[in-house]
Amino acid sequence: MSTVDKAISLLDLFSIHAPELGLAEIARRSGFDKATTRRLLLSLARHGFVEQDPSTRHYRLGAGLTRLARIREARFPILQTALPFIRELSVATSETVHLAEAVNGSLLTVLVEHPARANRVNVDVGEYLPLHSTASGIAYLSHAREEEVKEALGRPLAAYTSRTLTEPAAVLREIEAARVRGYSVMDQGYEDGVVSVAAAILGSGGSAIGTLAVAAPLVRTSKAAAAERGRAVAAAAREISERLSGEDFNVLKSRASA
Amino acid sequence: MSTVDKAISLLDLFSIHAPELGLAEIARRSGFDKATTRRLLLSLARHGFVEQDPSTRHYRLGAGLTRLARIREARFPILQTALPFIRELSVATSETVHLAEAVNGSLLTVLVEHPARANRVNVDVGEYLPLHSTASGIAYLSHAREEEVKEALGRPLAAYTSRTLTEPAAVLREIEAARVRGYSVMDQGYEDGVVSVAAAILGSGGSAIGTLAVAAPLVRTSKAAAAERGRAVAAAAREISERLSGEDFNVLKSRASA
DNA sequence: AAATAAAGGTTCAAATAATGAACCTCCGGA
DNA sequence: TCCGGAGGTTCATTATTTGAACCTTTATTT
Repeated sequence: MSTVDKAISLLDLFSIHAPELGLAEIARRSGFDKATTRRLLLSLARHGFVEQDPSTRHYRLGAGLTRLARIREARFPILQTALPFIRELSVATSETVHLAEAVNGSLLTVLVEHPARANRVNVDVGEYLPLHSTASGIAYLSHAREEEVKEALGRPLAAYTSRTLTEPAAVLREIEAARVRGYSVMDQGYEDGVVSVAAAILGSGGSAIGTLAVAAPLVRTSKAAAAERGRAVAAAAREISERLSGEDFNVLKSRASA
Repeated sequence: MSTVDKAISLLDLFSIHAPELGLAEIARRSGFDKATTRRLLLSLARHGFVEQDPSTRHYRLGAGLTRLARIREARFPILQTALPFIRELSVATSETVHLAEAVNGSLLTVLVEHPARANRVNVDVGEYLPLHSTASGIAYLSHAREEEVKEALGRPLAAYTSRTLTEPAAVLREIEAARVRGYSVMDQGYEDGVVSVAAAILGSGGSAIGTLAVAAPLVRTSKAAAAERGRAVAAAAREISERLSGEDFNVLKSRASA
């Protein structure tokens, strides 16, 4: 593990639920020596990736990240493009809508819109989504390069619930079904009592660069409701893909095989 | 310079104007060896801080940054809080409005709203603002800790235009005037033909954590127009400060001296 | 179609930077 | 006042980083 990896892995300790951490805690969680941890934090702080609260001396993520994220957004405006659609979907379905981006063959939740109701599915920004057991993952794989699919299904597939598909062949059938249908459906594959639908957002190369998903409690999800959400999410994903690339969705899809 | 610093400094090579760079170019600009540069980029890519375009092989900033930036935003919602005010100010003034955050005693532009007119001031997201020669910088220093002011004015002050104040005493007078007035005014101190007004956003500790500014061409900036923008920007900054900390602005201000 | 140039990528002995046990100080309970 | 735990620092030991030289691919020129 390189020093750089160690430094960045410290950033991964921060989350929505643990936004501020002390030196001792960071050292404990990372497993690095206190001196090492501090030196890494100082490097990160020098670039605004973390900042230290002057009174508590705890560390938190810094504004330098915001700066870089916005530079990325300026060229790759996934968030801005998707935001109105996410809002609209959330209002139309009254369910949780979330956007994930592909990073290194993983899916990363970058934006979540929760409906204003008590019984809803909660998804956290910053969460990684397993590819084989979430609607988002299946939608992603249905438009990923062949070798990415192989790699994702090549390793042991964790069973999150009793319904999680852990057989590569079964997952492949879901992927194929999603490709034909235009959206994926995951019935309690990641969490009991949660049914999600998702569709892939395609980049100019024709393969998936992210996914859009609607997650709802089982009790509100009839077959018909799932199908309706599926169509809505697919339509939104198509529109987002076209706005991002400036090209027709069918042209994008055809490019993947080339 | 630690390895971590080197890796992060690579990220700083990317900007709005150079969002994608090849390996050779990154090596050239950073001054690191090609092999070193590549190893660092691989580490960054492993965490989604950069990604490589499969076709051009060029590197660009990655979605992992977005993830961390959003985790920060969840705890420190400066952007979300400020966004509506920035929009409103931009519409009301028909001029460029920008938000900067304090990072390591520097000011970093994190959000810009440009008006829809031909002759306007352009500010780039990701730009660092000098403290002694911009309205934002003066506004920031007018609510910074004494030692920060000393450090900012202790080094040689660059003259960006013939009107830039390069005498610490003169800058201090501006800082004092801004503190009394509630906003700062910078008449062509950073760029000829540009007049800006700015106000500080205060954190719960009572000192400035960022600034809000309106930048306009000289030709549209009468004394009266500047004063009006100044009052507007000060009112917005006050409101943003109160929403962020949940405390009264005067209470916040008084806390600084404590 | 051969030649050239420039980019991306890889290797391994030499050089340099990272490591962590031990130490210090400060703070809030008991 | 003593204690435990926090943040922070030091420096000989240790492990990682470095870069010149090399290969491969791709685009451009002759």
